Amino acid sequence: MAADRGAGNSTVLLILSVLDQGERYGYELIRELERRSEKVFQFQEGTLYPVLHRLENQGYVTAERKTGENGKERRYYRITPAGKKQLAAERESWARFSAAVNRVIGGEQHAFS
Amino acid sequence: MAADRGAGNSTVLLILSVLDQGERYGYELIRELERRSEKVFQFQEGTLYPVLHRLENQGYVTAERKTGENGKERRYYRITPAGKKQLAAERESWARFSAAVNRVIGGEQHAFS
DNA sequence: TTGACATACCTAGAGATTCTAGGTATATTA
DNA sequence: TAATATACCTAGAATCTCTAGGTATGTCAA
Repeated sequence: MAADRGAGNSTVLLILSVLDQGERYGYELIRELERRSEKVFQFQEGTLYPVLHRLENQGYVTAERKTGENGKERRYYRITPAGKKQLAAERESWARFSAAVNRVIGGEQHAFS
Repeated sequence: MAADRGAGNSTVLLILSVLDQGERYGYELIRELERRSEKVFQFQEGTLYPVLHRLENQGYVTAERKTGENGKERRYYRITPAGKKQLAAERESWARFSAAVNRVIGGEQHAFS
């Protein structure tokens, strides 16, 4: 709805938040987001991989192909300084958005760090 | 991201929330959402009107054409019982979604009514 | 009275995002 | 050896929002 880009790209917020805690590979991200959200987020691979590629093109993450401890090839993603900046912006955006929704629907109001 | 339809349709939640407090016409909804969200939501007419028509087709709202006190033709929308049910579901969905985002990004956790 | 502006509605087409539904390949386990 | 989990990928469909127009009326100032 303009003005802020709203939710919609909460996907990027979620991915960068996890990567901010350390490198991850795509498949791992999907399972970790499912676990940490208690099944609320169940990203499809067809959703996640294209987003990761886009983030790489935008310079928010870098990728490195490595063989995991189980012998399988994986692409590990790390957040870049530009990605950290973007993450801060998205956190701010989410805080504003969710507070606004809560104001409109009459829910309680909160401050996020 | 499936499992819940996530944010995305927060537009419907917002519209039904306002209509739950009384009938409104489209143009009025845009300005009221802008005001109540403190400028965070700035819906375009090209976004809002098609959504209202969809809600009408789905039976969540009814519309009635009336001439306003300023002499202009307006379409007033009212929420239906089915719309109230849908609103309750969307509130629940939003509560789950926003709590999950906050868990993942490390923000505080809240309970919504 | 004429022009500008706000009100009030509408739609077609473009753009962005996510899902569906496939595909490939390797390692483990039955 | 067959099934399953891991791990990556993409094309096309579906959905939603935005852009960018359009129409029409009422008010107010020049």
